[in-house]
Amino acid sequence: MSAQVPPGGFAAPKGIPEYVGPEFTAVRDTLVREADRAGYAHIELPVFEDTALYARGVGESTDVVSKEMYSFDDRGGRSVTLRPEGTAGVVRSVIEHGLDKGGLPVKLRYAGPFFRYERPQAGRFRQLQQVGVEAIGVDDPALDAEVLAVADAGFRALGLRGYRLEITSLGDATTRPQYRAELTRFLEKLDLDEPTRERARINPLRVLDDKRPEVRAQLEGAPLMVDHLSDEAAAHHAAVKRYLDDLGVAYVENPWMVRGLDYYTKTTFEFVHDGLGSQSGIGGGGRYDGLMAELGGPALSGVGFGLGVDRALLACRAEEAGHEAAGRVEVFGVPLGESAKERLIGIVGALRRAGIRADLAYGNRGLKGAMKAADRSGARYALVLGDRDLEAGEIQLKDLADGSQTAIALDGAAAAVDRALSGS
RNA sequence: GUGGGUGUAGCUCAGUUGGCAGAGCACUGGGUUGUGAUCCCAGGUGUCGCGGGUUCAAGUCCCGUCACUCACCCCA
Repeated sequence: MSAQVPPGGFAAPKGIPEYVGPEFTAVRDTLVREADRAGYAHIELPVFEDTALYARGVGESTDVVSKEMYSFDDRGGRSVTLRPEGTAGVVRSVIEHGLDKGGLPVKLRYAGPFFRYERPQAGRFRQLQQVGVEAIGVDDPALDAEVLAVADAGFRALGLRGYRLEITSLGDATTRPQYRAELTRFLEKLDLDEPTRERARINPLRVLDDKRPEVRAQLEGAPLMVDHLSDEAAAHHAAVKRYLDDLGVAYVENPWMVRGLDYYTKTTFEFVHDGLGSQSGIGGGGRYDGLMAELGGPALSGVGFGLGVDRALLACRAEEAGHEAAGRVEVFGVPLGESAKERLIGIVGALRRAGIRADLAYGNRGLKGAMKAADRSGARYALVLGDRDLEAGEIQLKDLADGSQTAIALDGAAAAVDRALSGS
């Protein structure tokens, strides 16, 4: 087998966005920062896991597991899967390393790529980027509210305004089976197409958020989970809402909301943005009180979210929010001739050692071209050095914003530039 | 997995009933080896997504295929 360059050249695998420049990391790091502020510790996890972890944790019947996973056998014959979501891996790690043996709750946050084999679309990718948090081991509605507040703070820190937080409660194991049976009886009487009937058989809840008007009309009067909560789940839900008010986090209740992952219980939520087209969810999550036990650990509760970094970035673009392009560097060197180049290389090195972002016109370009490069770099100052300056023992410090230029001593030039940058 | 739309220069796109492949922007150099956003000049070897067909002649018409894209579905 001899590998060839394909016609048209190599391309990234289907459905994978690539980000060049500071925009992506700025969005991701802003979301992460709010989790850090609330005391969530970073956890770095494997990008692939035992396939069974997701089958058991996320649920065999979910679309994510049944048709969207990147699964393959490794060379040792083990079935592994590129992670489609973050919670199962975090919970596995907590159980495996006994992280729950210390102080509770265990508060962790993560960021990185996830993988789902789906047809790409606006805001939907096969490699998607998420920032997430998990709070495990304390069953307190105040933790649900904290998790929601962290996500909301992240979006607000990005400058986003055109989104809303929708919440509901999916109840708990004590009343969900009865509710499910009642909903199934309701759905059986409706006039639905075969794919939808199939969905109703697999997970009747999922039919509730069908977008088609003809289906929505029939759903009028459908039994809702929020009306069938156990006393405990109802009290929990009411408490979450009170704490959200205390935190100043705005929300709307959406009793038709459904989650596609099986582990959710009680509080579930979604952040919805209106400027993104069809894939409008920029974040989602909820409580998962049975998951620790389901994966072989102690019966501890948990709550968390996943935020879509790709979609948050699209939302920023849609709102034209924030991220004014800060310059790549602060200082740009313009050498005229070889001896000036050697001297400037040293000065740029000294600037970098002093923590100043600095670059240089490479390629022995003409003065005009080098100045153009300086302009494009976004630098505050250009340092112009030629034979004339070398003889005079000076270097020209040019303020690129107002065009003014002053000669400074060549010796100690880096320190002088440092002072110029910090002095204004 | 199912539909619709689109594939022409690095980017955004024109390209008429089939008749020499274009514009703007960007980029590089020069006008001005001592000054960047303006101005002027110069600079394009594009598998016209790919493969086949029709034709004297195909970017244009036909068939196939791939990619991208939007929507269904699903979810971050």
